[in-house]
Amino acid sequence: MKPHPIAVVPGGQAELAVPDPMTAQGGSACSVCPALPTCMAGAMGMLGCTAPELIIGGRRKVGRHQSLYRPNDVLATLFQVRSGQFKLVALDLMGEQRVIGFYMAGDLLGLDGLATGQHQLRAVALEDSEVCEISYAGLQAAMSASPAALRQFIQLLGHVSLREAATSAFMSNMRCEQRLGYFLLNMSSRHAALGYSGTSFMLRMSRADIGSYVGITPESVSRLIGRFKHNGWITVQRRNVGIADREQLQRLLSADPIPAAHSSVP
Amino acid sequence: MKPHPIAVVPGGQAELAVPDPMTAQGGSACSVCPALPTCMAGAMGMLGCTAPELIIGGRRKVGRHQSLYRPNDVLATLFQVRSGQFKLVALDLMGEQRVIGFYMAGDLLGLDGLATGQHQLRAVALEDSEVCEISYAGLQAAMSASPAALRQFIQLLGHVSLREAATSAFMSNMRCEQRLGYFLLNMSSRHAALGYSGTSFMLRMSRADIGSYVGITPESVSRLIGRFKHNGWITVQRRNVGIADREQLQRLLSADPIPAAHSSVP
DNA sequence: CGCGTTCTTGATCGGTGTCAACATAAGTGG
DNA sequence: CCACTTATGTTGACACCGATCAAGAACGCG
Repeated sequence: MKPHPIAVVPGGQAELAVPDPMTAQGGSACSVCPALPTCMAGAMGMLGCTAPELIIGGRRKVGRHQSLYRPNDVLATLFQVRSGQFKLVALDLMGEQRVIGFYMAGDLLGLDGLATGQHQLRAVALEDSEVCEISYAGLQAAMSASPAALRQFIQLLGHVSLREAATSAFMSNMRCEQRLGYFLLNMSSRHAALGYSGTSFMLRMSRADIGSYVGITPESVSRLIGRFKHNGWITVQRRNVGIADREQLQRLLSADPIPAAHSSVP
Repeated sequence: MKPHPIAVVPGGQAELAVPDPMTAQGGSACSVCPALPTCMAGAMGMLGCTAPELIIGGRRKVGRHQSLYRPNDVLATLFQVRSGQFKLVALDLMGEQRVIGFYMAGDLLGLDGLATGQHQLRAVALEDSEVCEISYAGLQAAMSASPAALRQFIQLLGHVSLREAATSAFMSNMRCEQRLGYFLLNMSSRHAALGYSGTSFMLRMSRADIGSYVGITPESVSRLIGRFKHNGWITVQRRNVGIADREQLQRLLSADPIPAAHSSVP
């Protein structure tokens, strides 16, 4: 996926070793967490929170197809994905379920509860997964105590907002081929960012979920995947995908879609 | 527009009288500001900021087609629209300009700078407009000093994020007819929320801007508007729109579009 | 092994983008 | 104030993408 001016990833950039509040609780240490490079809690702890154990709570396992949280659940903790994958589902105007995002290791979940203190969306595990709980009360305390922590979290929210705006603009204006290509490249780069292979990975979600996310029917997803495969751009076997010609996929995104807005640039 | 579980409006709900930091500066008082009911700065001031004048800065006039801020501008202040209207424009993957939102009196602008401290988008005035400047440094100080102010702002960001997610999901999955209907009803209710007529108002943006926003061509916008008019749902003369049959427009949004995601609800 | 779920593939049709021409308004300069 | 130019909006003809309905295939799970 080529660099995008407003496409960004959530989470901090803590690359250093972090204090390890989990070792005392019997769980495996944070230092071996695969999500460490993007762990917000770790970054927050480094930034002056005097009691990181107040922020980083326990772990929670979520089985496949189970909900991590549901609409109207009170927001007590945010969640950082430790392993596995989730989809975020919203009820649209007609009460239909629509997938609005996929989350993997290191991604932060639960921000939809910030507005009212109750979650507005549903987070569903696509496979057996595990999350770290981040006490929201503790986070608020940390933000009150440390301006650096406050800034860090505000910046994180800003990044999330920008990313949503970018995907929104993209999905509204691109044609199906481009949306699916964007999705595949996005999944690829996120896998790569976690240290896994960016050229060969497994899609944990169904074709229907993909279709709901990019705004097309499952049949079209299937057909487009078939076309990509036929063009030699990817290899596919069920949910296993291999990126065979990333350049062509990226070129696909650059084709002109719906005419852009008129530019008045004073 | 029928109530939406995750469609919300940004801004606080301060309905009470607010201290008036502007009177000392020669500008007209906040108490007569048409945007008062949704003024975040006022609400923040009420919530324990000891020095609201640190937050609420001066005013700024922006002429039609002029930019309030541009990408890479440093974020020094947020802006609350006092009069007039703005569009928010992003550069998408191909460097094309895409309209991602419209903002009118009471709406908050500049949040796209939170992520990096520099604005990522461009805010362009659709007509001669005026904004209130809200010092970001002052806002940060207020949040550090007052947990209530912190919570208020976090909630605001949460609301903005949810609204973006809602419109994103809607725009990706609905057909053109429904998107334009959504847009018109949205404009109508926002005008009404400001005390203006919700059944007769003027669109300040071009057809091209509308099309860019909802993801269709200007020709289709024109055609769809013509169809709505022919159906007796609206009256149109150039940019003047009247909502003639709101019920039919709302019904339009309830028609089933792209199939929803499969519901597994444990 | 049998059955439901998920995925693929095909035929058909409506919705929208595209290109073109034209109409009208807005802005500009004499 | 008018004539000119440009931006903006409307309308039409046509092609193509993608939804729809239907049937069949492949896998997962009991």
